[in-house]
Amino acid sequence: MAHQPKYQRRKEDRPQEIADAAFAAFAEKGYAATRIDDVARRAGVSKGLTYVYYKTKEDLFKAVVRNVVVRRVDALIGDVETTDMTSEEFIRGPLLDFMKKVPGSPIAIVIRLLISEGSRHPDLVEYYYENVVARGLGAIRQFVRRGVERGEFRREALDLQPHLFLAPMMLSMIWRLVFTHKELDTDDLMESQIDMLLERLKA
Amino acid sequence: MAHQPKYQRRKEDRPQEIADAAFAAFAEKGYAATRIDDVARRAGVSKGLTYVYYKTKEDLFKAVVRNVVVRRVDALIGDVETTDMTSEEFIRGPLLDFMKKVPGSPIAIVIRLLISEGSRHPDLVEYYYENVVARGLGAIRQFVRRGVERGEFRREALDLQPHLFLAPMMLSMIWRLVFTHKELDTDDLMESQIDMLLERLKA
DNA sequence: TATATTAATGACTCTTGAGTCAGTAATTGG
DNA sequence: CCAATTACTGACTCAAGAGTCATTAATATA
Repeated sequence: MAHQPKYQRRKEDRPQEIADAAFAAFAEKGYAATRIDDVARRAGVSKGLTYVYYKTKEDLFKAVVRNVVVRRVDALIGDVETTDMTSEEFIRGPLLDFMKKVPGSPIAIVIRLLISEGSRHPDLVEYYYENVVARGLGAIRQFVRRGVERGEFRREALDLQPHLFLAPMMLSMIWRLVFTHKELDTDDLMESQIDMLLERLKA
Repeated sequence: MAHQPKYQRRKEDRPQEIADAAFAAFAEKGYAATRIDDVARRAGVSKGLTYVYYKTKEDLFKAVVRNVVVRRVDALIGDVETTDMTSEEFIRGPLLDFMKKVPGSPIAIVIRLLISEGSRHPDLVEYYYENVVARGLGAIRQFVRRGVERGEFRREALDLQPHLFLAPMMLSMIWRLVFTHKELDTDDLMESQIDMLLERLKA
């Protein structure tokens, strides 16, 4: 009878697998309530192994956040720069779609982690700000500017804070995180906001 | 030489004092990272005494949330019902003021706690929803309806989701909680939103 | 002032979970 | 096929913190 090995060595894949497991665990329980043992079990490895790849629990946490973020943001922002739609088309199309997706996506989870644990990880907050928030807001601002140059938007559009685009998305995210089962037509919220903003912006 | 007593018995005040101390601790560190010993020291009592008045750490947490919330919401909503201002005056006055204050107030702290720990305390979330969120949204809706009846607002105003009033407040709150030191003119955000909404609502 | 009552203390237990490391077994290379 | 290497395991240590309770001392009462 052939010998059934207890485990396979998979040096390359382990870190990613552990990070994925950790993300799932953090998402469910938050940072403090997550046990390394738990993460290990989810990843199908021993507790000891997680410590081979991540020196401390905090290291693991940081890796998770960087990971989830990096894998998504680039694609999203790339769109803005390459489109040839009119500004209104783009805003009502891809931008609105993106906003609708965020509250149900892993980004929401990461944001919850930042809200709860951020003050104890300032470098992580900084990283997130630079790589997500600043770039995201920059892209919107850039896009509005383009609209003005093309004559689609009024000059005053430049004064508008890009945060206003994101406000209902933010509220929807928090709503879903906290009041999981309470109904709220979050899509409608975002559509109304876009309507109002375009009315303001258009020439 | 007169005897200096070690402590005074203050049965009446202790629970409130302990709850206040706990609020301060939770606000700084979050639920999980707060030590009961810490709470006790802040309140100037022994660890054992906190267990006399609150059976578990979770009990204490719930008391804190209820406490902070209850003491504030009633006053805020009372205003809406008794004012004789025109709708626009009220919205640009007391309502806007309120919105500007929230992100820097203890309410923000409570909301952070709900975001991080809420999923493990469903009854608390429920309580908060009923006593704060539902009542708050109800008050806004009620107010808009009054505006329509008085002919200040268009009929379509009734379709508007009251959440839109609160969205920039929400974003400002989160912003301040996470990016403590990054500049953002949150007052301007809320003013712009109110401008846009009034433009929509007005007859 | 003496006694009863109980508010308050703080040293204790007991559990949990982060981090370690000596040993084991899968793989690699000769 | 037999070392040599090293990815991986899991039992261990150690610290921290939630919750307990026997004891102490402030107050009330007679």
